[in-house]
Amino acid sequence: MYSDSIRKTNTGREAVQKGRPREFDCDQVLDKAMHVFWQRGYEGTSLSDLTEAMGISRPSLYAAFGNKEELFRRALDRYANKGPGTIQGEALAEPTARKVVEHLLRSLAKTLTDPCNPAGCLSVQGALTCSEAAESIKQELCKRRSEGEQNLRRRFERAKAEGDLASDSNPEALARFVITVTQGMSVQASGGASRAELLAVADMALRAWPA
Amino acid sequence: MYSDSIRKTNTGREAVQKGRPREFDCDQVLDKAMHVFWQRGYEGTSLSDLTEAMGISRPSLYAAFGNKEELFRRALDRYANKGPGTIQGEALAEPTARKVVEHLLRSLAKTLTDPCNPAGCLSVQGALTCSEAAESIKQELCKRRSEGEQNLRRRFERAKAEGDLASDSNPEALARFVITVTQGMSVQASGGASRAELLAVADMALRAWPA
DNA sequence: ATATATGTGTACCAAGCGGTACAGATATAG
DNA sequence: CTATATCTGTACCGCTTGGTACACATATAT
Repeated sequence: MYSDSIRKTNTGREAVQKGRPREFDCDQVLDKAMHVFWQRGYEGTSLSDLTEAMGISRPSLYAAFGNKEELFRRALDRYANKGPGTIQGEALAEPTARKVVEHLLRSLAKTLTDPCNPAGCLSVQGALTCSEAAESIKQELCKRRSEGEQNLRRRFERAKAEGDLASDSNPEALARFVITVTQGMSVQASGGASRAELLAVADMALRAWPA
Repeated sequence: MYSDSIRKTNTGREAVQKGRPREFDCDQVLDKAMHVFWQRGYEGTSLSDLTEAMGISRPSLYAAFGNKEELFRRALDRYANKGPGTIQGEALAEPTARKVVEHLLRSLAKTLTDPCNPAGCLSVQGALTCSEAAESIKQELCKRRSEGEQNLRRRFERAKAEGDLASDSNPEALARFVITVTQGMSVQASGGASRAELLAVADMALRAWPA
Protein backbone atom coordinates (compact mmCIF):
# COMPACT_ATOMS: atom_id res chain seq x y z
CA MET A 1 0.00 0.00 0.00
CA TYR A 2 2.97 2.29 0.56
CA SER A 3 6.25 1.14 -0.93
CA ASP A 4 8.52 4.18 -0.58
CA SER A 5 11.06 3.89 2.17
CA ILE A 6 11.77 7.61 1.94
CA ARG A 7 8.89 9.72 3.14
CA LYS A 8 8.33 13.36 3.85
CA THR A 9 7.63 14.49 7.36
CA ASN A 10 5.17 17.20 8.29
CA THR A 11 7.84 19.83 7.99
CA GLY A 12 8.86 18.68 4.52
CA ARG A 13 12.17 17.31 5.75
CA GLU A 14 13.13 14.04 4.08
CA ALA A 15 14.11 11.18 6.33
CA VAL A 16 13.98 7.45 6.67
CA GLN A 17 11.01 6.80 8.93
CA LYS A 18 10.89 4.02 11.40
CA GLY A 19 7.27 3.40 12.28
CA ARG A 20 4.26 2.45 10.25
CA PRO A 21 4.09 4.58 7.11
CA ARG A 22 1.35 7.14 6.58
CA GLU A 23 -1.29 5.88 4.18
CA PHE A 24 -2.11 9.23 2.62
CA ASP A 25 -0.28 12.05 0.88
CA CYS A 26 -0.09 15.13 3.07
CA ASP A 27 -0.23 17.64 0.24
CA GLN A 28 -3.10 15.85 -1.37
CA VAL A 29 -5.32 15.80 1.71
CA LEU A 30 -4.24 19.34 2.57
CA ASP A 31 -5.59 20.34 -0.80
CA LYS A 32 -8.93 18.80 0.07
CA ALA A 33 -8.97 20.62 3.40
CA MET A 34 -8.16 23.90 1.68
CA HIS A 35 -11.14 23.48 -0.60
CA VAL A 36 -13.53 22.87 2.27
CA PHE A 37 -12.26 25.89 4.20
CA TRP A 38 -12.47 27.89 0.98
CA GLN A 39 -16.10 27.03 0.52
CA ARG A 40 -17.38 27.12 4.09
CA GLY A 41 -14.91 29.35 5.93
CA TYR A 42 -12.94 28.48 9.03
CA GLU A 43 -15.79 28.26 11.50
CA GLY A 44 -18.31 26.97 8.97
CA THR A 45 -16.10 23.91 8.51
CA SER A 46 -16.37 21.12 11.08
CA LEU A 47 -13.84 18.40 11.73
CA SER A 48 -16.35 15.93 10.32
CA ASP A 49 -16.49 17.97 7.10
CA LEU A 50 -12.71 17.88 6.99
CA THR A 51 -12.15 14.20 7.69
CA GLU A 52 -14.84 13.25 5.20
CA ALA A 53 -13.35 15.42 2.45
CA MET A 54 -9.78 14.42 3.24
CA GLY A 55 -10.64 10.74 3.49
CA ILE A 56 -8.68 10.24 6.71
CA SER A 57 -9.63 9.62 10.30
CA ARG A 58 -9.66 12.24 12.99
CA PRO A 59 -6.56 11.02 14.85
CA SER A 60 -4.65 10.88 11.55
CA LEU A 61 -5.59 14.49 10.91
CA TYR A 62 -4.38 15.54 14.35
CA ALA A 63 -1.17 13.54 14.05
CA ALA A 64 -0.35 15.10 10.70
CA PHE A 65 -1.52 18.68 11.16
CA GLY A 66 -1.78 19.39 14.88
CA ASN A 67 -5.28 20.79 15.17
CA LYS A 68 -7.97 22.61 13.22
CA GLU A 69 -6.28 25.98 13.48
CA GLU A 70 -2.89 24.72 12.37
CA LEU A 71 -4.51 22.86 9.51
CA PHE A 72 -6.20 26.07 8.43
CA ARG A 73 -2.92 27.97 8.47
CA ARG A 74 -1.30 25.22 6.42
CA ALA A 75 -4.20 25.47 3.98
CA LEU A 76 -3.70 29.23 3.82
CA ASP A 77 -0.01 28.76 3.04
CA ARG A 78 -0.87 26.32 0.32
CA TYR A 79 -3.45 28.72 -1.07
CA ALA A 80 -0.83 31.46 -1.16
CA ASN A 81 2.01 29.42 -2.59
CA LYS A 82 0.43 26.87 -4.89
CA GLY A 83 -3.09 28.21 -5.37
CA PRO A 84 -4.70 31.47 -6.43
CA GLY A 85 -2.31 33.36 -4.17
CA THR A 86 0.32 33.00 -6.86
CA ILE A 87 -1.54 35.49 -9.05
CA GLN A 88 -0.14 38.46 -7.21
CA GLY A 89 3.44 37.38 -7.63
CA GLU A 90 2.93 36.92 -11.35
CA ALA A 91 1.19 40.26 -11.67
CA LEU A 92 3.93 42.13 -9.81
CA ALA A 93 6.43 40.88 -12.38
CA GLU A 94 4.72 42.79 -15.19
CA PRO A 95 6.82 45.60 -16.63
CA THR A 96 4.49 48.52 -15.94
CA ALA A 97 2.12 49.46 -13.16
CA ARG A 98 -0.84 49.41 -15.49
CA LYS A 99 0.05 45.95 -16.71
CA VAL A 100 0.43 44.81 -13.14
CA VAL A 101 -3.14 45.92 -12.46
CA GLU A 102 -4.47 44.47 -15.70
CA HIS A 103 -2.86 41.14 -14.98
CA LEU A 104 -4.01 41.11 -11.38
CA LEU A 105 -7.65 41.98 -12.02
CA ARG A 106 -8.11 39.84 -15.11
CA SER A 107 -6.41 36.76 -13.71
CA LEU A 108 -8.40 37.21 -10.55
CA ALA A 109 -11.67 37.36 -12.48
CA LYS A 110 -10.78 34.00 -13.99
CA THR A 111 -9.58 32.39 -10.79
CA LEU A 112 -12.51 33.54 -8.70
CA THR A 113 -14.86 31.88 -11.15
CA ASP A 114 -12.83 28.75 -11.86
CA PRO A 115 -15.41 25.94 -11.84
CA CYS A 116 -12.81 23.61 -10.27
CA ASN A 117 -12.68 25.73 -7.14
CA PRO A 118 -15.15 27.28 -4.71
CA ALA A 119 -16.28 30.71 -5.83
CA GLY A 120 -14.45 33.60 -4.23
CA CYS A 121 -11.23 34.02 -2.30
CA LEU A 122 -10.12 32.09 0.78
CA SER A 123 -8.35 35.02 2.36
CA VAL A 124 -11.57 37.05 2.27
CA GLN A 125 -14.20 34.48 3.07
CA GLY A 126 -12.09 32.31 5.38
CA ALA A 127 -13.21 34.39 8.34
CA LEU A 128 -14.57 37.84 7.54
CA THR A 129 -16.46 37.58 10.82
CA CYS A 130 -16.27 34.94 13.51
CA SER A 131 -16.88 34.12 17.13
CA GLU A 132 -14.45 35.28 19.79
CA ALA A 133 -12.80 31.86 19.68
CA ALA A 134 -11.56 32.42 16.12
CA GLU A 135 -10.50 36.04 16.44
CA SER A 136 -6.85 35.15 15.89
CA ILE A 137 -7.75 33.46 12.59
CA LYS A 138 -9.63 36.54 11.46
CA GLN A 139 -6.65 38.73 12.28
CA GLU A 140 -4.28 36.39 10.51
CA LEU A 141 -6.38 36.79 7.36
CA CYS A 142 -6.48 40.57 7.78
CA LYS A 143 -2.72 40.58 8.09
CA ARG A 144 -2.26 38.54 4.93
CA ARG A 145 -4.61 40.76 2.95
CA SER A 146 -2.75 43.79 4.22
CA GLU A 147 0.57 42.29 3.17
CA GLY A 148 -0.78 41.85 -0.34
CA GLU A 149 -1.76 45.50 -0.34
CA GLN A 150 1.70 46.55 0.81
CA ASN A 151 3.36 44.46 -1.88
CA LEU A 152 1.29 46.25 -4.48
CA ARG A 153 2.04 49.64 -2.96
CA ARG A 154 5.77 48.96 -3.10
CA ARG A 155 5.46 47.91 -6.72
CA PHE A 156 3.73 51.21 -7.49
CA GLU A 157 6.38 53.15 -5.60
CA ARG A 158 8.95 51.49 -7.82
CA ALA A 159 6.86 52.38 -10.87
CA LYS A 160 6.76 55.97 -9.70
CA ALA A 161 10.52 56.05 -9.22
CA GLU A 162 10.94 54.59 -12.69
CA GLY A 163 8.73 57.30 -14.18
CA ASP A 164 6.17 54.69 -15.12
CA LEU A 165 3.64 56.33 -12.79
CA ALA A 166 3.25 60.13 -12.65
CA SER A 167 5.26 61.92 -9.98
CA ASP A 168 2.08 63.26 -8.37
CA SER A 169 0.45 59.86 -8.10
CA ASN A 170 -0.21 58.23 -4.75
CA PRO A 171 1.02 54.62 -4.68
CA GLU A 172 -0.61 53.89 -1.35
CA ALA A 173 -4.05 55.10 -2.45
CA LEU A 174 -3.72 53.36 -5.80
CA ALA A 175 -2.83 50.07 -4.15
CA ARG A 176 -5.69 50.36 -1.70
CA PHE A 177 -8.11 51.06 -4.50
CA VAL A 178 -7.00 48.07 -6.55
CA ILE A 179 -7.09 45.75 -3.54
CA THR A 180 -10.52 47.06 -2.62
CA VAL A 181 -11.75 46.17 -6.10
CA THR A 182 -10.25 42.68 -5.82
CA GLN A 183 -12.00 42.17 -2.50
CA GLY A 184 -15.26 43.40 -3.94
CA MET A 185 -14.81 41.00 -6.83
CA SER A 186 -14.33 38.23 -4.31
CA VAL A 187 -17.64 39.05 -2.66
CA GLN A 188 -19.29 39.19 -6.07
CA ALA A 189 -17.87 35.82 -7.03
CA SER A 190 -18.99 34.35 -3.74
CA GLY A 191 -22.48 35.50 -4.63
CA GLY A 192 -22.35 33.76 -7.97
CA ALA A 193 -21.12 36.46 -10.37
CA SER A 194 -19.96 35.11 -13.74
CA ARG A 195 -16.51 35.38 -15.22
CA ALA A 196 -17.71 37.81 -17.89
CA GLU A 197 -19.28 40.02 -15.24
CA LEU A 198 -16.08 40.13 -13.21
CA LEU A 199 -14.00 40.87 -16.29
CA ALA A 200 -16.31 43.80 -16.97
CA VAL A 201 -15.74 45.04 -13.43
CA ALA A 202 -11.99 44.75 -13.97
CA ASP A 203 -12.25 46.84 -17.13
CA MET A 204 -14.29 49.49 -15.33
CA ALA A 205 -11.68 49.67 -12.58
CA LEU A 206 -8.95 50.11 -15.16
CA ARG A 207 -10.76 53.19 -16.43
CA ALA A 208 -9.94 54.82 -13.10
CA TRP A 209 -6.27 54.20 -13.70
CA PRO A 210 -4.05 57.24 -14.32
CA ALA A 211 -2.68 57.50 -17.88
CA MET B 1 -42.64 48.38 36.06
CA TYR B 2 -44.79 48.65 32.97
CA SER B 3 -47.69 51.07 33.11
CA ASP B 4 -48.89 51.28 29.49
CA SER B 5 -52.06 49.41 28.82
CA ILE B 6 -51.54 49.71 25.05
CA ARG B 7 -48.63 47.65 23.79
CA LYS B 8 -47.21 46.66 20.46
CA THR B 9 -47.22 43.05 19.33
CA ASN B 10 -44.44 41.37 17.44
CA THR B 11 -45.97 42.35 14.13
CA GLY B 12 -46.28 45.99 15.12
CA ARG B 13 -50.06 45.86 15.37
CA GLU B 14 -51.40 47.80 18.31
CA ALA B 15 -53.81 46.06 20.64
CA VAL B 16 -54.86 45.80 24.24
CA GLN B 17 -52.96 42.80 25.57
CA LYS B 18 -54.34 40.53 28.18
CA GLY B 19 -51.47 38.67 29.78
CA ARG B 20 -48.40 39.82 31.61
CA PRO B 21 -46.72 42.66 29.77
CA ARG B 22 -43.31 42.25 28.18
CA GLU B 23 -40.59 43.84 30.24
CA PHE B 24 -38.41 44.94 27.35
CA ASP B 25 -38.76 46.99 24.18
CA CYS B 26 -38.65 44.80 21.07
CA ASP B 27 -36.99 47.36 18.82
CA GLN B 28 -34.43 48.15 21.44
CA VAL B 29 -33.30 44.58 22.02
CA LEU B 30 -33.50 43.89 18.28
CA ASP B 31 -31.01 46.68 17.83
CA LYS B 32 -28.66 44.97 20.24
CA ALA B 33 -29.06 41.68 18.39
CA MET B 34 -28.36 43.41 15.07
CA HIS B 35 -25.09 44.78 16.41
CA VAL B 36 -23.92 41.37 17.60
CA PHE B 37 -24.76 39.73 14.24
CA TRP B 38 -23.07 42.66 12.53
CA GLN B 39 -19.87 42.11 14.41
CA ARG B 40 -19.69 38.32 14.56
CA GLY B 41 -21.83 37.17 11.64
CA TYR B 42 -24.78 34.80 11.79
CA GLU B 43 -22.94 31.63 12.71
CA GLY B 44 -20.29 33.39 14.77
CA THR B 45 -23.04 34.61 17.08
CA SER B 46 -24.36 32.19 19.72
CA LEU B 47 -27.63 32.43 21.58
CA SER B 48 -25.64 33.15 24.72
CA ASP B 49 -24.00 36.10 22.95
CA LEU B 50 -27.46 37.30 21.94
CA THR B 51 -29.22 36.98 25.28
CA GLU B 52 -26.33 38.63 27.06
CA ALA B 53 -26.28 41.59 24.68
CA MET B 54 -30.06 41.90 24.56
CA GLY B 55 -30.40 41.56 28.31
CA ILE B 56 -33.26 39.08 28.10
CA SER B 57 -33.62 35.39 28.82
CA ARG B 58 -33.60 32.68 26.20
CA PRO B 59 -37.32 31.85 26.43
CA SER B 60 -38.16 35.56 26.14
CA LEU B 61 -36.08 35.75 22.98
CA TYR B 62 -37.85 32.75 21.49
CA ALA B 63 -41.28 34.05 22.47
CA ALA B 64 -40.62 37.42 20.87
CA PHE B 65 -38.64 36.47 17.77
CA GLY B 66 -39.28 32.80 17.00
CA ASN B 67 -35.76 31.46 16.69
CA LYS B 68 -32.22 32.47 15.80
CA GLU B 69 -32.85 32.54 12.07
CA GLU B 70 -36.02 34.65 12.35
CA LEU B 71 -34.25 37.00 14.71
CA PHE B 72 -31.47 37.41 12.17
CA ARG B 73 -33.94 38.23 9.40
CA ARG B 74 -35.62 40.77 11.64
CA ALA B 75 -32.20 42.26 12.37
CA LEU B 76 -31.53 42.38 8.63
CA ASP B 77 -34.81 44.21 8.03
CA ARG B 78 -33.95 46.69 10.72
CA TYR B 79 -30.50 47.15 9.21
CA ALA B 80 -32.08 47.87 5.84
CA ASN B 81 -34.86 50.15 7.04
CA LYS B 82 -33.47 52.03 10.02
CA GLY B 83 -29.74 51.40 9.79
CA PRO B 84 -27.02 51.80 7.16
CA GLY B 85 -29.31 50.24 4.58
CA THR B 86 -31.06 53.58 4.25
CA ILE B 87 -28.02 55.02 2.49
CA GLN B 88 -28.99 53.50 -0.81
CA GLY B 89 -32.45 54.99 -0.81
CA GLU B 90 -31.05 58.42 -0.08
CA ALA B 91 -28.41 58.08 -2.76
CA LEU B 92 -30.93 56.98 -5.40
CA ALA B 93 -32.84 60.22 -4.83
CA GLU B 94 -29.93 62.30 -6.06
CA PRO B 95 -30.64 64.17 -9.31
CA THR B 96 -27.86 62.71 -11.47
CA ALA B 97 -26.22 59.32 -11.79
CA ARG B 98 -22.87 60.72 -10.80
CA LYS B 99 -24.31 62.31 -7.69
CA VAL B 100 -25.99 59.03 -6.85
CA VAL B 101 -22.61 57.33 -6.91
CA GLU B 102 -20.88 60.11 -5.03
CA HIS B 103 -23.51 60.04 -2.32
CA LEU B 104 -23.49 56.28 -2.11
CA LEU B 105 -19.73 55.82 -1.87
CA ARG B 106 -19.04 58.75 0.44
CA SER B 107 -21.87 58.03 2.85
CA LEU B 108 -20.82 54.42 2.85
CA ALA B 109 -17.24 55.32 3.72
CA LYS B 110 -18.57 57.19 6.75
CA THR B 111 -21.06 54.54 7.82
CA LEU B 112 -18.63 51.65 7.48
CA THR B 113 -16.25 53.41 9.85
CA ASP B 114 -18.80 54.83 12.28
CA PRO B 115 -17.25 54.18 15.70
CA CYS B 116 -20.75 53.55 17.15
CA ASN B 117 -21.15 50.48 14.96
CA PRO B 118 -19.16 47.38 14.10
CA ALA B 119 -16.83 47.96 11.17
CA GLY B 120 -18.14 46.80 7.82
CA CYS B 121 -21.51 45.86 6.41
CA LEU B 122 -23.94 43.33 7.84
CA SER B 123 -25.19 42.18 4.46
CA VAL B 124 -21.64 41.25 3.45
CA GLN B 125 -20.20 39.85 6.64
CA GLY B 126 -23.40 38.35 8.02
CA ALA B 127 -22.64 35.09 6.23
CA LEU B 128 -20.18 35.32 3.36
CA THR B 129 -19.48 31.65 4.02
CA CYS B 130 -21.18 29.25 6.40
CA SER B 131 -21.88 25.64 7.21
CA GLU B 132 -24.53 23.74 5.29
CA ALA B 133 -26.98 24.48 8.10
CA ALA B 134 -26.94 28.21 7.36
CA GLU B 135 -26.97 28.03 3.57
CA SER B 136 -30.40 29.65 3.40
CA ILE B 137 -29.13 32.63 5.39
CA LYS B 138 -26.20 33.02 3.05
CA GLN B 139 -28.53 32.99 0.07
CA GLU B 140 -30.86 35.48 1.68
CA LEU B 141 -27.93 37.86 2.01
CA CYS B 142 -26.88 37.24 -1.60
CA LYS B 143 -30.41 38.03 -2.68
CA ARG B 144 -30.50 41.27 -0.75
CA ARG B 145 -27.15 42.39 -2.12
CA SER B 146 -28.36 41.58 -5.61
CA GLU B 147 -31.53 43.59 -5.09
CA GLY B 148 -29.40 46.58 -4.14
CA GLU B 149 -27.47 46.12 -7.35
CA GLN B 150 -30.66 45.96 -9.40
CA ASN B 151 -32.00 49.13 -7.76
CA LEU B 152 -28.86 50.92 -8.79
CA ARG B 153 -29.03 49.50 -12.30
CA ARG B 154 -32.59 50.76 -12.71
CA ARG B 155 -31.55 54.20 -11.49
CA PHE B 156 -28.82 54.26 -14.12
CA GLU B 157 -31.25 53.12 -16.80
CA ARG B 158 -33.43 56.05 -15.87
CA ALA B 159 -30.40 58.34 -16.01
CA LYS B 160 -29.62 57.01 -19.46
CA ALA B 161 -33.19 57.64 -20.62
CA GLU B 162 -32.99 61.16 -19.23
CA GLY B 163 -29.76 61.79 -21.13
CA ASP B 164 -27.89 62.10 -17.87
CA LEU B 165 -25.79 59.07 -18.81
CA ALA B 166 -24.38 58.66 -22.32
CA SER B 167 -26.48 56.60 -24.72
CA ASP B 168 -23.65 54.08 -25.16
CA SER B 169 -23.22 53.49 -21.44
CA ASN B 170 -24.02 50.19 -19.82
CA PRO B 171 -26.19 50.65 -16.72
CA GLU B 172 -25.84 47.03 -15.67
CA ALA B 173 -22.05 47.04 -15.82
CA LEU B 174 -21.88 50.42 -14.12
CA ALA B 175 -24.10 49.26 -11.30
CA ARG B 176 -22.09 46.09 -10.84
CA PHE B 177 -18.87 48.05 -10.71
CA VAL B 178 -20.16 50.46 -8.09
CA ILE B 179 -21.60 47.68 -5.97
CA THR B 180 -18.34 45.75 -6.27
CA VAL B 181 -16.49 48.78 -4.94
CA THR B 182 -18.93 49.09 -2.02
CA GLN B 183 -18.44 45.44 -1.17
CA GLY B 184 -14.68 45.83 -1.37
CA MET B 185 -14.95 48.85 0.92
CA SER B 186 -16.90 46.70 3.34
CA VAL B 187 -14.10 44.14 3.45
CA GLN B 188 -11.59 46.93 3.91
CA ALA B 189 -13.58 48.42 6.78
CA SER B 190 -13.91 45.02 8.38
CA GLY B 191 -10.12 44.81 8.32
CA GLY B 192 -9.77 48.15 10.05
CA ALA B 193 -9.46 50.67 7.22
CA SER B 194 -9.94 54.27 8.30
CA ARG B 195 -12.60 56.68 7.11
CA ALA B 196 -10.04 58.75 5.23
CA GLU B 197 -8.73 55.68 3.47
CA LEU B 198 -12.20 54.63 2.38
CA LEU B 199 -13.02 58.14 1.17
CA ALA B 200 -9.88 58.00 -0.94
CA VAL B 201 -11.05 54.70 -2.42
CA ALA B 202 -14.41 56.30 -3.20
CA ASP B 203 -12.68 59.15 -5.01
CA MET B 204 -10.57 56.72 -7.03
CA ALA B 205 -13.68 54.83 -8.05
CA LEU B 206 -15.33 58.06 -9.17
CA ARG B 207 -12.43 58.60 -11.55
CA ALA B 208 -13.68 55.59 -13.46
CA TRP B 209 -17.04 57.23 -13.90
CA PRO B 210 -18.03 58.32 -17.44
CA ALA B 211 -18.21 62.11 -17.90
C1' DA C 1 -62.37 37.20 43.39
C1' DT C 2 -61.69 34.25 39.68
C1' DA C 3 -60.50 32.83 35.05
C1' DT C 4 -57.61 33.55 31.33
C1' DA C 5 -53.64 34.93 28.80
C1' DT C 6 -49.08 36.11 28.38
C1' DG C 7 -44.09 36.90 30.00
C1' DT C 8 -40.04 35.32 32.90
C1' DG C 9 -36.43 32.36 34.95
C1' DT C 10 -34.54 27.89 36.06
C1' DA C 11 -33.17 23.97 34.64
C1' DC C 12 -32.98 20.94 31.29
C1' DC C 13 -32.61 18.31 26.36
C1' DA C 14 -30.42 15.96 22.23
C1' DA C 15 -27.01 16.85 18.93
C1' DG C 16 -22.81 18.47 17.38
C1' DC C 17 -18.44 20.53 18.44
C1' DG C 18 -13.09 20.11 18.79
C1' DG C 19 -10.07 16.94 20.68
C1' DT C 20 -7.99 12.44 22.58
C1' DA C 21 -7.06 7.53 24.99
C1' DC C 22 -6.12 3.32 23.67
C1' DA C 23 -5.56 -0.95 21.36
C1' DG C 24 -4.11 -3.01 17.25
C1' DA C 25 -1.61 -2.77 12.72
C1' DT C 26 2.66 -2.07 10.14
C1' DA C 27 6.95 -0.38 9.21
C1' DT C 28 12.41 -0.26 10.45
C1' DA C 29 16.65 -1.49 13.44
C1' DG C 30 19.20 -4.70 15.75
C1' DC D 1 13.14 -13.21 16.01
C1' DT D 2 12.37 -8.96 19.31
C1' DA D 3 12.24 -4.09 20.31
C1' DT D 4 10.85 0.26 18.98
C1' DA D 5 8.41 3.80 16.56
C1' DT D 6 4.71 5.45 14.03
C1' DC D 7 0.01 5.30 11.89
C1' DT D 8 -5.03 3.80 12.03
C1' DG D 9 -9.80 3.14 13.67
C1' DT D 10 -13.05 2.81 17.39
C1' DA D 11 -14.99 4.73 20.88
C1' DC D 12 -15.05 8.04 23.86
C1' DC D 13 -14.40 12.93 26.55
C1' DG D 14 -16.15 17.57 28.26
C1' DC D 15 -18.25 21.47 26.42
C1' DT D 16 -21.20 24.36 23.71
C1' DT D 17 -24.81 24.66 20.56
C1' DG D 18 -29.85 25.88 19.38
C1' DG D 19 -34.06 25.00 21.50
C1' DT D 20 -37.78 23.95 25.19
C1' DA D 21 -40.76 22.13 29.53
C1' DC D 22 -42.52 23.82 33.33
C1' DA D 23 -43.54 26.37 37.36
C1' DC D 24 -44.30 30.91 38.71
C1' DA D 25 -45.33 35.96 38.10
C1' DT D 26 -48.23 39.60 36.33
C1' DA D 27 -51.38 41.70 33.47
C1' DT D 28 -56.69 42.08 31.77
C1' DA D 29 -61.78 40.62 31.59
C1' DT D 30 -65.72 39.37 33.91
